[in-house]
Amino acid sequence: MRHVYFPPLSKLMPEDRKSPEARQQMTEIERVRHSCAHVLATAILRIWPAAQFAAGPPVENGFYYDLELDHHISPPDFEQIEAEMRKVIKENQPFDRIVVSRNEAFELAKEGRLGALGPRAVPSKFKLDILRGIPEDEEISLYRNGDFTDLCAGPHVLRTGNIGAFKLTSIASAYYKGDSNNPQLQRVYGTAFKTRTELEQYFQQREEAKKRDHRKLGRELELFHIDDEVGLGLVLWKPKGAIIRKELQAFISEELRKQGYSEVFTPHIGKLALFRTSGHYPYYRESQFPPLIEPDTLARLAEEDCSCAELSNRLKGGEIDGYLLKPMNCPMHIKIYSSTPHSYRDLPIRLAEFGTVYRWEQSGELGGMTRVRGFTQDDAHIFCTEDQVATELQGCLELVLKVLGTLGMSSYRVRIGLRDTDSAKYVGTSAQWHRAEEALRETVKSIAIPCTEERGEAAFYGPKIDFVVKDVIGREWQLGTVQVDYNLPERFGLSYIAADNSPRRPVMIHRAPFGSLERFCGVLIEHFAGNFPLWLAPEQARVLPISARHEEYGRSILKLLLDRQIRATIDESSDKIGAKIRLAQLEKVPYMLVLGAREEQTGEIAVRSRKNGDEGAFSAPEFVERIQMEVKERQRD
RNA sequence: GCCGGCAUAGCUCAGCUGGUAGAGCAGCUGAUUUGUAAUCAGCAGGUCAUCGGUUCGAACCCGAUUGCCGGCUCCA
Repeated sequence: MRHVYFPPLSKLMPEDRKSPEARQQMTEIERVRHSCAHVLATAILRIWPAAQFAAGPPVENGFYYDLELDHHISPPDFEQIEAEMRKVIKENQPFDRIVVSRNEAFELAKEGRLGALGPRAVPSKFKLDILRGIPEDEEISLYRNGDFTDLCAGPHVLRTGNIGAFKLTSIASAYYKGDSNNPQLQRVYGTAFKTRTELEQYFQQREEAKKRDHRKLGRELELFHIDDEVGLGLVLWKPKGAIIRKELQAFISEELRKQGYSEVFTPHIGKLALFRTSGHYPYYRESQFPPLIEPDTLARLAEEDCSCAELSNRLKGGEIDGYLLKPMNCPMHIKIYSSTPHSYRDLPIRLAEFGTVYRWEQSGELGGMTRVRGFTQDDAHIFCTEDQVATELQGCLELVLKVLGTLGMSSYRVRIGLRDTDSAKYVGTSAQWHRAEEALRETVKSIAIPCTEERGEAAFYGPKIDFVVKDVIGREWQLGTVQVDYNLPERFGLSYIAADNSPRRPVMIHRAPFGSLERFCGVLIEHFAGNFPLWLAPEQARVLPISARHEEYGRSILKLLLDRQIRATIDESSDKIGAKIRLAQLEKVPYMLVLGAREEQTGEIAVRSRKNGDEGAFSAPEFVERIQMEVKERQRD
């Protein structure tokens, strides 16, 4: 069963935003958490009366409250705050809803009484600002518990005593209203449940989740390494990780052949001019590695005493040229397309490449394999006629679904990323965007995938359909993506000859079922908790001789497996069998082959699986056939 | 990039209010030859992230830098 979850409210289209009526439908647990945020504010004000509060909503798994305060709240403060919160809960204060006029609300805010225990010398500045943003026709309500009054649409539980169990979890910073031009506030995170048992369960689950963090498993299972000296966000795939990556690539390549793609290879760098044409440079210059300048040009500039700012300007203005580490593969594929004339009979042309691209991501955002500066996309670009767009889009979506299905990844959501019409960072005309958006909507409708439309999530050249999954900490990552593009064909002047012998503009589709191999692999490690299905497992079987006397027989079995292309090793340490099994189990090897006197005599193999333990004796051919089948069908366990 | 926290052996962590480092696992050596999640013993391993400061004396206090973690912003 597919499990659909919902996107953050902030990204949804305006028509999906919660109306005051919809807010009343907040679930019980959300009310508990929202109420707990008010209790948090009450407690903080009792300790630091000057705190200025902004917003304090319930979120998935908990709640937070943003506040401004000279004192930097840190985890050691939690104990004191929690003790005060417990008092507020014990006081069992009723939550009273008070409807006020706009004027009354403004007066209270000016007296510093909103998000406060009483009048203060300083106005409640954030509340004042929030008030200004409330539509004229909307009712303004306050909620009061004890001395604490807050501007709040509600709803709440009846009394503070209804909050069963809570805990503050972390402190972070956040820009007011999520805008980096606004002041940074302190955000105190917490969680609350109806009962203590549920709270404890939640923390237990979180502990479990941490164990499958791909950064931890990646190190323990020796899959990848990120080295300071190599550079931030640059992944080194170790031998075992490389096997997984190669198997994934082989899987995709197989599907691509079935769907009529052609594989190509293109270089990692290209002239700046190419990316000027595509629009990547200079519009996305701040998210790319700086251009590489030819040695002669550099020498000349040095003689001229050219400053960095000047250099940047001249690069931008096109006065001097250079090379760019490619941030995307599309311009290269476009050049392959345009290198020969095309007839409508040739289309669609589907060019695929595992292309490595480089992007200058902000340092604070880098981490593990999910956010990196160099990554390999399972990229492809389809050049087709307007009439073929729908069919091609459908093929792309089917490919993504096939990939996710094979790996058993069922917990994802689908979003249509639209441009933010207020932003200037997109290329192309409104008409082009409109056509592309309609094409995507139609396709999604035709295969009946539930999805949400979100503003500001488009690529700069066109809207897209993204498959978004969550990692173990609950963060969302975009994996597979399918994008329609009327813009780049225009910018590069692409054409094909139509049936009536007139030149026509092809449409481009960009798509990547994995997104990037790095990110996908990171998510996959967590999805399987390191227990990769046989076809992906770096080590598929390990031969475990019971004693040195059986090593020779063990080696003969090992040779048999290796000859059959099964990734196997033998454990010839002097450990007892229990220890060898434990080690193999911890290293998550799918099959352990225990070989002793009995097996040597009968010529059999005692099979122990990672999942089910001892499975009894098999003949060697029987076992080989079984696991070859398991690999071939890409079975999951 | 911004805010906050953290940084001790390959890994997981001890190290009281300042007196210049310790364990388990992994590694190496030897003994052991073992029947489904840990055989025993010995050895080795650290400029306590880096640099600077305070101090008679710094893993511990202060500052800067780097990296990691959690958020925010950004994300073609």
